[in-house]
Amino acid sequence: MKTDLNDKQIQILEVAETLFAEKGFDGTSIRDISKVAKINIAMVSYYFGSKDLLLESLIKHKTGGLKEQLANLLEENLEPIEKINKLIELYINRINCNRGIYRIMHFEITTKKNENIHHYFTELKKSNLKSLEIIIKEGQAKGIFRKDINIPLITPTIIGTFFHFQMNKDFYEEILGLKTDTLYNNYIKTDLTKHIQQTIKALLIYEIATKD
Amino acid sequence: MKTDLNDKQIQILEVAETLFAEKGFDGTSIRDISKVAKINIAMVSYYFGSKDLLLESLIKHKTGGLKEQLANLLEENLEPIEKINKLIELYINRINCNRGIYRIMHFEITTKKNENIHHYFTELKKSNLKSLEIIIKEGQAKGIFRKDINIPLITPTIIGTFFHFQMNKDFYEEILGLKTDTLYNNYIKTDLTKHIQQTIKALLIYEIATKD
DNA sequence: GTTTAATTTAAACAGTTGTTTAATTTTGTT
DNA sequence: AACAAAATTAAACAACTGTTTAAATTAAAC
Repeated sequence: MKTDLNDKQIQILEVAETLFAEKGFDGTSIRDISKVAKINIAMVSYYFGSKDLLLESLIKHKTGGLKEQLANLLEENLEPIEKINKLIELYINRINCNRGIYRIMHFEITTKKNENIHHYFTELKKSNLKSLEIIIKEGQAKGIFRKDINIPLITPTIIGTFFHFQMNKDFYEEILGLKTDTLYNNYIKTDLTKHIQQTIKALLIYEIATKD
Repeated sequence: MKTDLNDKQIQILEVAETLFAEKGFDGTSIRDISKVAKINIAMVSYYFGSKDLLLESLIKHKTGGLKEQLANLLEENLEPIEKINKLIELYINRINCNRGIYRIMHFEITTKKNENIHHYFTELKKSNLKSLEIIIKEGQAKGIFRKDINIPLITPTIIGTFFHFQMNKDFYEEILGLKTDTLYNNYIKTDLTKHIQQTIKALLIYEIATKD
């Protein structure tokens, strides 16, 4: 969409991402960012206009390309369940790589009343949901997936599970004995990803006897 | 644990909860709280010591009794799967009733480095996990649940799903057509709760064929 | 080399922040 | 009524907030 960001701007965004993730948007001052990025405090206003617009730029920069990635996935020649698995991997990888910014996004978006960002996100979520819908309906047409799936609730289970794990990183590091970053990231790539994939698969495929 | 809170203190906590949920901890000033609660700004320090200690009091006040509630559930004469369903309802009800404070908790706890709160939470989570473990092992002993369940990842799926839904309240209100608060809360009580219960049930009961 | 534009700087700005102070009012006890 | 303790107040505090300004420096264009 917008790639008119020079090296300096990207460098600032990177520092901002780290600090926002660490201390929150309101908990991070422009002076904090300036100090770490080794720039003058006026540069943020100079390049982005304001702190709010800096967040806006950061979000757009970090979510850019997601729509296209999903579109490509839809075109791949894979079984529906494989597409779901790939979609889960894609989400996890996205969120995991963009350390913390997704957490900020989810939190700030609900508290701040920035119409711009709010609208941008609604459209992004709608687009993502539509992609998921296409895959699931494909699986239903092939007779693989159950017909009575509440599609909009699939995403909360995928992303929510991963988020809750990330939000409680310290806790899970402790009880699962993931002492190094490598161990932690490996656990996400293997066990956690598998857990989410199995969860969604069970939900999509197996008949569930509903009581009364 | 600590019930030495007078009416005034509870009133302040209630206002703080609302505002923290609305604008975040850092986004809410003591003056904001004072204005809404119609008290002098010095009263917060007078009653709680500091803004940080106010948050601490709020969290302890709001999470109090959860441990006991879970302990009671364990003692009930129910089938394991029914206990799981009740546990899910209990979590959803807890989080849903204490509007917003759980969101603050999750977010602030990861950003703020308050040793006190951090330790309090770790113990709470460990206790909750132990309760869940007991129920699941009960179900496994009865031959109802699968043996290869990654128990620590069950909670992220339960709470994470609900959280993600709550965090994106506006979005789901729109796409699901939940125009009033009543409709929204009803959806949580029925569809969303059922979705989570079905998800966990599928995960606990059905055999999943693993590829390669 | 001169001129124009882009970048970077230090300083100041007007508000806001959490917290403390010391004086005042209210409440409870005798 | 007299006293002590608790509650409440307005004011001040130093530090920090996002943003702007106008001058200084660097880079680009000619």
